Amino acid sequence: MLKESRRRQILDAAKSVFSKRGYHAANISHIIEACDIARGTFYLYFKSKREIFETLLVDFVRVLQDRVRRVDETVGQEGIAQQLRDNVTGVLNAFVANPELTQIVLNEAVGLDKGFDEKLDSFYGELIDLITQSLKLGREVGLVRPLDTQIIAASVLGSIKEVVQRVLKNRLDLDLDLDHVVDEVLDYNMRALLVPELLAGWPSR
Amino acid sequence: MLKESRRRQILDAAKSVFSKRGYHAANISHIIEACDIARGTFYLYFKSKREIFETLLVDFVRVLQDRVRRVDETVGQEGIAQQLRDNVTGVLNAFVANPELTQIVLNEAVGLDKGFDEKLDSFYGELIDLITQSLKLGREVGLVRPLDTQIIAASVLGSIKEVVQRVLKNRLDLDLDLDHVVDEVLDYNMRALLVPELLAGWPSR
Amino acid sequence: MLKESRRRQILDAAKSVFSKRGYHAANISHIIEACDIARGTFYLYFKSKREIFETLLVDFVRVLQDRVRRVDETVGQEGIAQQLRDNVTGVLNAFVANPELTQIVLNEAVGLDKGFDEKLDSFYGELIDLITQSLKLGREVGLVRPLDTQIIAASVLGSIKEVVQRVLKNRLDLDLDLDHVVDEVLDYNMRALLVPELLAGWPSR
Amino acid sequence: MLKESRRRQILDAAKSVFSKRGYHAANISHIIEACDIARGTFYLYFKSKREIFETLLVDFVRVLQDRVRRVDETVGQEGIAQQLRDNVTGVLNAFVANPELTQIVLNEAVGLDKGFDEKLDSFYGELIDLITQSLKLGREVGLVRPLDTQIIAASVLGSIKEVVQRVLKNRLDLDLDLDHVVDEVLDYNMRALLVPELLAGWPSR
DNA sequence: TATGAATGAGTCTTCATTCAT
DNA sequence: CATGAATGAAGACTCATTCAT
Repeated sequence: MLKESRRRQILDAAKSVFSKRGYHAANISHIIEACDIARGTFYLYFKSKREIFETLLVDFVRVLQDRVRRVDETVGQEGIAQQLRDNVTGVLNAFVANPELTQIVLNEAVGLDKGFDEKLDSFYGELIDLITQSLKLGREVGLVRPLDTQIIAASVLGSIKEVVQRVLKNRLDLDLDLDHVVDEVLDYNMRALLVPELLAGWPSR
Repeated sequence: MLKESRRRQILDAAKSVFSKRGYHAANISHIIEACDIARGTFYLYFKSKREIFETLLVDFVRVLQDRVRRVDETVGQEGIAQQLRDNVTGVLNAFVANPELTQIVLNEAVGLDKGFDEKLDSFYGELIDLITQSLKLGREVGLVRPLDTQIIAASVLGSIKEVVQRVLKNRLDLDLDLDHVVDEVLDYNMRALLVPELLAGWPSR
Repeated sequence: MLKESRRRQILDAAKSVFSKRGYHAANISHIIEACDIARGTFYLYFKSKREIFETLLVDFVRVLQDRVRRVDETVGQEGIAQQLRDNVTGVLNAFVANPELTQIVLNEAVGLDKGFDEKLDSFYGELIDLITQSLKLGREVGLVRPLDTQIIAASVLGSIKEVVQRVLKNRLDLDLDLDHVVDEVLDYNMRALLVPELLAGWPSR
Repeated sequence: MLKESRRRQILDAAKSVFSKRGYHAANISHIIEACDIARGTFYLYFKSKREIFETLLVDFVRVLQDRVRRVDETVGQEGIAQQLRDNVTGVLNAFVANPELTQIVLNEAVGLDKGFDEKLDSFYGELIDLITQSLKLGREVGLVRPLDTQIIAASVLGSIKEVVQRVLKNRLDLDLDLDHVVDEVLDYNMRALLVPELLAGWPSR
């Protein structure tokens, strides 16, 4: 459908503008110039600057959530470890595949309407909850060492977010060898989380 | 000096306003109401909204940098471990001691002038460099296991930042038992970073 | 003719929309939604929002003017009285029969293009002239008491307009017993206008 | 106070602009040009276009209400007649003394927010109530003939409004001999309202 | 130094109208 | 004839900054 492709065109332009300039510094003017449409046309597809921003994020958050699966505890240690690994890899890949949106999600926080900030907040809240649950599960099946699951869930999330952010900012002198990054971050977290007995057999890198 | 105290008064008001509302939603009006001065008076002490914001951050960054000391490698393993520990503890304490500024530093990123964003960027860049150096040093003296110092430096920073952020947002169900938080995060990082031999004797928590 | 019926359809929708929301608050969108046609189709039949509004009013004004007949002075006092009566009744009935257009005609005045306001103005001007002429005639044949025909013509018109307006707004607690309303208003005006001798035999209500 | 006089200045300009062009056609630009101030200055004194319009009207309505006094029935027929007369004269004078605001009050009706229209509505509602009460009182003390007070109250109001409107529009060929106008309209209404016995002695004009 | 009234560039949003299909 | 996506001029409102007192 034509209307849908026009909508996409605007969304793409907006995505680029928002991540380049941030929500506040981004103007409708920037967006419509970026996709070469008239001012009115924009409002044919989105009813406000805020709405298109939210659309962008909600879509992205959905992508992220699809990448994170609740761990199935019935499949043995190896399986669980693999699932944890997959979750982290999944999120990281989604981030790297959407550098522009990631830029937005990771950076923006305060300043939009309260309602909006809360939305982002609750997204991260859910992410942390998921990690917390995974850690608890890991503990129960004897994979994860004793730790404060809530606090460490935040650490795990943060250790990934920050790396992603630096990769995207090209502040990391790596030729975007993503596998290497994933390996390093996973290794870092596995060592931090697993019980010593398991780590014994863990390959030193 | 009277002038200096007036300046402080404005800075304090601005600090509170900025962290409560974020840079963009904060108006000069909010600031001058908060410290009960006239509009014109504000511009007697700061030449723009941006300038006072920057002043605030530069000051805070200085505080943070004072808390992070380059590790002295000549003092033996124990000493080095303690220094790493002190560095992490120091940053974390500084964050928690300045919740308002931390809120700003951690949240805001894109959207101000390019120049400003770069300033924040370079602050974090330096922080990462410092951590990277510490890790390298740790490796040389046999404290730290083999790892990609650049990537892991980001992870270390992130694992701390995120926890701080959640503590400040009261999203963490702890009665602000800061020591516990510090212990957990340090433990997490020590296990992630140190060579296995050292970890052997590491007390399980 | 098909074209004509489509035109009517649009006019009807517009009439309803305009009277419900007033000229300014009414959008082309409202009108085309009301008659379920495409945007462009509207402009096939009317060249602007203003034009359709004017068409509506001109049509209505014609209806009103048809109800008001110049009084035939040759038919004796009784006949003349009856004609006056008929005129007033006629206008009032036309108003009540077209509540939507009446709402517009009575309420809107300033704000459209100058040209339009003048058109409405001149309509009322003609109405007043007609009443003025009727009053003069009434005076000549001894039916109407001495009075300033111009001023009183306005009063007569106003005394009717206001009642109509309140009837339409349902601000009048009558079950739309229109005959009663007509009687009251006519009685009011007859007493105000006729020579005392005639009023002597006028039935007290 | 300076601020107060600036406020007045803006109110005056707005009054003129609104009555010349109507609420919708009037722009903030028109108003600020009319009193030669900057755009922002306007918003220093009024928080929206609607607010200043409302201020204008509320003030005027207050003036009008001050001119209309509830009739004191204890003072005898002559006194009551005089009071009715005073009320009508009062309102009419207020109208003529404020031609610009009157233009607005009499013409505008539909199109602003619902809330606003209701405000105007209720003002006229109160006016009608007042007249209705006066008529009832007149009936009780034997001054006013039998009539439907609600309907006729509207007629009385309308007979005045319309005349005022035409006077203000200079559509009435009188050299603004206001006394004459008042006399005519009062005469018209007295004849329409009073009991025949009282009218007997009423001077023919 | 302090004041606060004034400024005006900048931004979002609406909607009557056009035109390619 | 009909469609409906596209247009862009216009208008309300904000807020950092200035400046006369």
